[in-house]
Amino acid sequence: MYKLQKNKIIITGLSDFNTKHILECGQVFRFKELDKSTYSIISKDKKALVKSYENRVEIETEDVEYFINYFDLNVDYSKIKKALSNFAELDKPLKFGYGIRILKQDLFESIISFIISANNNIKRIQSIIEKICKSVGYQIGDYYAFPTLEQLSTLSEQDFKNFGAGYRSEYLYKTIRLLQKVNLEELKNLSTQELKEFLLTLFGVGPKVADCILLFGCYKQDVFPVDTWIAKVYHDVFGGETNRVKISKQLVDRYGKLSGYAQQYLFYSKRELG
DNA sequence: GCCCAGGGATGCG
DNA sequence: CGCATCCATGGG
Repeated sequence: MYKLQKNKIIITGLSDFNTKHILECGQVFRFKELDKSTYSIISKDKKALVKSYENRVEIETEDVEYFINYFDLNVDYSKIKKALSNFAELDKPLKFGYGIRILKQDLFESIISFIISANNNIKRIQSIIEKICKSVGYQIGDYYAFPTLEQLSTLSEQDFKNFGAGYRSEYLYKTIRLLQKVNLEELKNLSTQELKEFLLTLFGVGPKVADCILLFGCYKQDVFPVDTWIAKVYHDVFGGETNRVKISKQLVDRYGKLSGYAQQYLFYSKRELG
């Protein structure tokens, strides 16, 4: 539930919108907690301030339409959570991570960001991405836009190493060259499986990173990214299987179209609560 | 010093 | 196909 004012989205119904849970649940990296009640979030070349009050959240931005879509505000998450509550293993994760929403992020930004995320931790991922943005992204007021493909193409493998990307620097350099040959907007029309096959041809994109890109950058819900935390959850709840690709298939079979949502609740609560 | 982080590429059988 | 090994970097 939301209403609009000039340069402002006002959200009531806070059980379906919790800024901390949305931004800190591991799906996005370009956010900052400015104080207890204020976060900044940058997506592509756009920025928003998200302010929490007792009975509402206000999103202040120059591009209201963009952030209505970005925060998925036209989807009723109470229905999603009700459907998820049929699974006993989601009881605690749903209570803990209430107010999570899956952000509709930019595809190109998601590809680059999740290549960096591989075998890495969120603090370092944020630091590397910020350095890349600052180096070649457009400066807009007090922040830097996520670079365009053309801007990233000017960076060398050594540049990425200097930003701390380590061995992922080669993946980034090579994938950026591959992306110069395709039209990402056209690819969005492909089925989940076809899109995944394409993503797997990119350097530094394996099954898990591809699933993250599909979920966060292509709005595909029938995927289940399995990282170290989800592997731990699976071991606790189901046990047996250790092959992450097989675990992912089993969990997609279990949750179907709700897989992406279920995954995010399980990931967040496991990482925060252990 | 070790282990771990939103894993992937490579090589070997 | 499955599996082992290697890969930068910083924090605990």
